[in-house]
This record gives sequence, structure tokens and C-alpha cells, in this order.
Amino acid sequence: MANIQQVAQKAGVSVATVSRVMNNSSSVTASTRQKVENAIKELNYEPSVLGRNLRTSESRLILVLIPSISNPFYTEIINGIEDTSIKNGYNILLCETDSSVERENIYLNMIKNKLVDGAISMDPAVNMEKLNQLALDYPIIQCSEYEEGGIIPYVTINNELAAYQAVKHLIKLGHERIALVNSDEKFLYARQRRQGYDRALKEYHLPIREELIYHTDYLEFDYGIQAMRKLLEVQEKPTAVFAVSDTLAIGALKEINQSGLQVPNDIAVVGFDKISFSNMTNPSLTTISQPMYKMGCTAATMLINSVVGKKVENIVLDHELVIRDSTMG
Amino acid sequence: MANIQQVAQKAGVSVATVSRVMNNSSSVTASTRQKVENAIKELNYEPSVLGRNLRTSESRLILVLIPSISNPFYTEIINGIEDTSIKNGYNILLCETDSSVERENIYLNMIKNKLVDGAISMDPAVNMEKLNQLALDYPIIQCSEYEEGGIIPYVTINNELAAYQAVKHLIKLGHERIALVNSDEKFLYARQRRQGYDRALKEYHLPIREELIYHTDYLEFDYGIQAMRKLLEVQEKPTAVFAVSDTLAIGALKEINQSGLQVPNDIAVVGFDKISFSNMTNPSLTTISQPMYKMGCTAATMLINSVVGKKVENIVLDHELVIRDSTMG
DNA sequence: TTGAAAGCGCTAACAA
DNA sequence: TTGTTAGCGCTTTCAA
Repeated sequence: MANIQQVAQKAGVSVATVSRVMNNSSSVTASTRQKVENAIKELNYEPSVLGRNLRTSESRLILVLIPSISNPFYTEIINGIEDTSIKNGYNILLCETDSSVERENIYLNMIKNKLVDGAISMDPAVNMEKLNQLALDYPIIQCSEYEEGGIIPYVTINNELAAYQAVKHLIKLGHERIALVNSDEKFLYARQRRQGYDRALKEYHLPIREELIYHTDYLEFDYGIQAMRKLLEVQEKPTAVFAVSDTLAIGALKEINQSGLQVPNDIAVVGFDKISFSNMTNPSLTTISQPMYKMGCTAATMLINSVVGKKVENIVLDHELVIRDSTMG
Repeated sequence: MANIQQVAQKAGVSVATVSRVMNNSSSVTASTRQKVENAIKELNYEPSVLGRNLRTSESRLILVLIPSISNPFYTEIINGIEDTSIKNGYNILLCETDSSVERENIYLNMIKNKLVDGAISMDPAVNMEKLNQLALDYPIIQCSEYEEGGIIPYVTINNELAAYQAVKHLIKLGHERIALVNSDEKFLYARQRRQGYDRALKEYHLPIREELIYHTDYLEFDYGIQAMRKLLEVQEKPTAVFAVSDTLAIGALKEINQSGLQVPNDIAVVGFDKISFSNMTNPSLTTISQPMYKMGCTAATMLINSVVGKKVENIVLDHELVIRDSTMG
């Protein structure tokens, strides 16, 4: 692999001139440019990103932290981040933390090491102390999950309102015993969705029954199955279930079908996220549609603005209730 | 962020000595080491990966190319790659190409630029010419999809045999009109699975009916729906469907349910990959289980071996037919 | 055992 | 418009 020196030599110019040609920078004669470009072509030269980065202290790489790539919720967000990044001359480095602190540290350190210009975190279980400390010196954005009143700019939706609308939809259909399958309420989104659930019930003077509220540690299908299994053991079974993620809702659906009950006639189900699977289940799943692609685009735009020194504001995007067969037979 | 110079100054030694301490290299007195370590701690020093990489020409980063993160098939493979990489002191850079040549180029060039030490490609639509050319100079492994008789080492399964077994399973259940939902046969895996399908039919003296063979451009659910819709229009409907991916099979299942037919009584369905969602459908999906995690581990091991200059051999892993409700009511 | 110094490939400030 | 040169942060050879 040729270096800039060799190109300069072959073209009969200085390395500075080669650098200028590479960066389309000021004032190079057409003839000089031609000579350099010929040399570049002949030697098949491609500049070393490493050398350049060391010099400029920028990598044009964006770190994207997700807890797990197996949750389809992140898929569309990442597409948004990626498209926007590439459009702006950045590439992304996608890192799965598995919510493991060590793994997260490895990746977050890349930002200190100038291996990346900034980071977008989507891990609800991220070490906020570390993230806040990094955010003092480096561009960081939180996407979807965030810290209330924190210093890190975020893009998200109104989780409380979305949950409220989902539950209200069930109430309007006549349901009174509505179960909630929630995540651990140490996560902000879980607390917010819980609040929306509570608000809807209260508004319609329905009691909040603790036996109908179930918390899961993870969002995988199996945990939805597990949750539903427990809820079906309750003396007075729920007639509807609101799960805070489609993956959980799909697990619940499976378990209801398995137990011989009918969705939505015996039990109605509402999910959250509108992942692509949610339309493949039988019956298809009523869910809250998050603007995932747009959220990704927004997060990337915010981060890039932050990288180039602009001030960025928190953004709350609109969601939508998508009514399908799992609530309306 | 402190640099090595400042540490050296504070410790009253040369930068070379600091470097030696950092790399646990030969012969540093305990007392010198102590001084340096104190300085490191005081200044909160972390070495610049950029400077180091420029000097050593290695990045300890592995590029992983996937066509799309939305196909859950890749999820477990990536987990395998990641675990194995981290265990060996490498991190991975996950890149989604969307089977776009430009995007692929951006990422593949990182290998020339010494931004990564090697690459694992899982994109069936990868530009083989470019990949082969890179493979001349850099460590590259293909995972799952590969080039027959090519120069790039690969890890895969026996696609022909797997498809043969899937179709044979259907034949043994009494099916004679078995549809095939395949990808574009420009992909090797698609050709191989087609061969397995053909072999099973031939072995049982069943005719290969072109009207029961459907090719899709992509693997998303919607294409499975589309395929099934066409197959249901055939005069003599198939009594079974073998799809070359679970995503397609799930789409087919959805369409069959939608049309009022019963799985497996009216039409049996077999998928391929055993993605986690395949157990959530109603009925659950009979499928071929690929050892995805192991495949990822193997690919990573092969690549790392290749990076350190060892010779690597192609590897074919075992698969398994997982019989569930979509074929056995 | 330790230090001095060269150099990885590049950019940019300054000079011509 | 073009060239000279310092230097980004590190490792490693050579010498002491």
C-alpha cells in the first residue's frame, strides 16, 4: 500500500500538495492536480485513515451502543442512524453491550481514545455515572431511554401518554381487568409506561390490582410467555393484557393460544414498538408505533451537530396507536 | 487527556519506559514500574489507541459485514463472533451493508486503512471480486455464504443435505405436492438447497413441478406472504411448503392462516434457521436448526488465527431438523 | 535497566 | 500556488 510520500515523489510534488489534492483544499493548479491524480491512480493510493485521524483528532466514526441486537426494536432505529450518518460522511460502529458493564466500558473507552467522534446510547441499563462523566468532554446522545433532568441530550417519545392511550383503548372496548406486563421499574421508560397505565385506570375509576401487574427482567419472548403463565393463574383472570414491548406481547399471545383461550375474545393483547413481527402473529398485534427510523435519524443528526459544536435540544417524537386483530376480533 | 509524554515527565522517566510498563515488556525495575504506575494513576492516563495502531499497524478490531441486522438469523452468529473476539482481545465493528455496494466499499476499505485487522463477511450479495482481491493481502473469512472453490476460507453447513432432509421429512408424512420458496439462485445457498429439494423428490420418484417453485428477492416476511399468495393460486395447491428461511416460512404461515386454511392439516410448512420467533408462531414452525452461535465462534477463531498468520481450513458444521407443530398436527 | 531518537502517515501553519 | 517542517501519540531499535 502506497503512502503519501511515494505519491508525492511520483508526481514530483510535495506531500503537502498531495494532501491538498486529497482534501480538495484551496488553490491547486489544474495541471498539478492532474499530475497528483495520475500518481494516485498509478499507485492505487488510498490515504491512511489512521494517520489522518491521529493528526486531526477526528475519526468520522460514531459509536452506537445497543443492549442486544436480538430485539428488533433497534433495527429500524439503527437504519435511521446509519442513513443519516453516511449522508453526513460518518460511519457507525455498532456495539452490543449485552448490558454488560465490562463490554460497555471497552466500547465507551473508544471515545476517549479518539477512535470515535461521539456516541449514541440506547442501553437502558447503561452506567449513567460513566456516561455523564464522558458527556462532560465528548458528544453523547441518548436515544429512546434517557435520564430525566440529566445533562445528556436525548430523543424519545412520550411513554406515559402512549401507555395511557393503549390502556384507554382497552377500557373503551369494555375491559376492566387489564394486566400490565412491565419491565423492571428501575428503567425510566418502565416507570413512565406504568404511570400511563395507572392514569388511564384512575380516569375510568378502575382499581389498580397488584396481582395483574407483572415485571420481567428481560424483553425476550420467553419472558412474555412466563409472565402470561403467571397471569393466567390469577383467580380472576385478566380480560386484556398490555405489554411494554412487542416481544413480551408476542410471548403472551403464544401462551394464551397455547392454553386454549382465544385472542381477542377471551383476552385482548396490546404491545409496544410495532416491530415487523407484530404483524405476523396470529392474530396480528395491536401496538404502539414508535417512529423508530425517524428517531434514529434524529439521534444521528443531534450527535453530528454536537460533534461540530452546535448546541442540541431534547426532542420528543410522536407515536401512534395501531389497532389490529389482537384487540378487535 | 494526558499523553505518554506527561506521564513520563511526572514519573521522571522516559516515554520508552512508560511504554514498557504499559506493555508489560521486558525488564523494568519494580521501583521504576511503581513510579510509572503512580503517575499513570494520578494523571488518569489511557494510551491513545490511534497512536499505538499507527505505530504497530494493528487495531485489534474485527470487521463484521452483514447484509441486514433485521434478519434474526445473524443475531446468534454475531453473539458467537463477539464472545470469541473479546475473549481473544479483539473487538468487533458490526457493519450493515444492506447489500449496497457503496456501503460495502466504505467498510471494506477500512481493512486497507488498517482500521481493522480482518473481516468476516456474511453477505451473500458481497462483491466477490473485491473480496477476493482484498483476501490476497488481508485476513478474510466467509461465514455461512461462501464461494465454491474460492480462495477465501469459510465456515458453513451442508445446505444441500439440510434441504434434502427437510423435504424428505415432508415426503415421509405423505406429501407429494411440496412447494419450494427459494431465494434468488444466484446465491450459492439457494442453489444448494434447491439441489437438496430436487434430490429428495427424485429419490421418491416425485415430479419436480416448476409451478410449485417460487423465488423471492428478499428474505423479509412480506416476501413470504407474497410467495404463498401466488402458490395458493396454483390450480392444484401444494400440501406442503419448504421455505429457505424462517422469515419466509413465517410469512407463508401468516398467509395460509389468513386464507382460512389450516397448518399443518391443509398445508404443512418447514422453515430454515430456527430463529427465536419460529417458536412463537401459531402453530410453531418446523425448521432446520443451524448452529449459529457456534458458527460465529468458529468464524471468529478462524479469522483471528488468520490474523496471527496461522493457516486455516474450511469448516462445515452440523445442522439438525427440528420437528414442531407446523408439520405434525 | 533505561534513555534518545527515529518514524508510522498524515495535516496545517508558515514561508517562499 | 507550492514547499518545508513540526508534530499528533505511540513503539522499538540502538546505544549507554
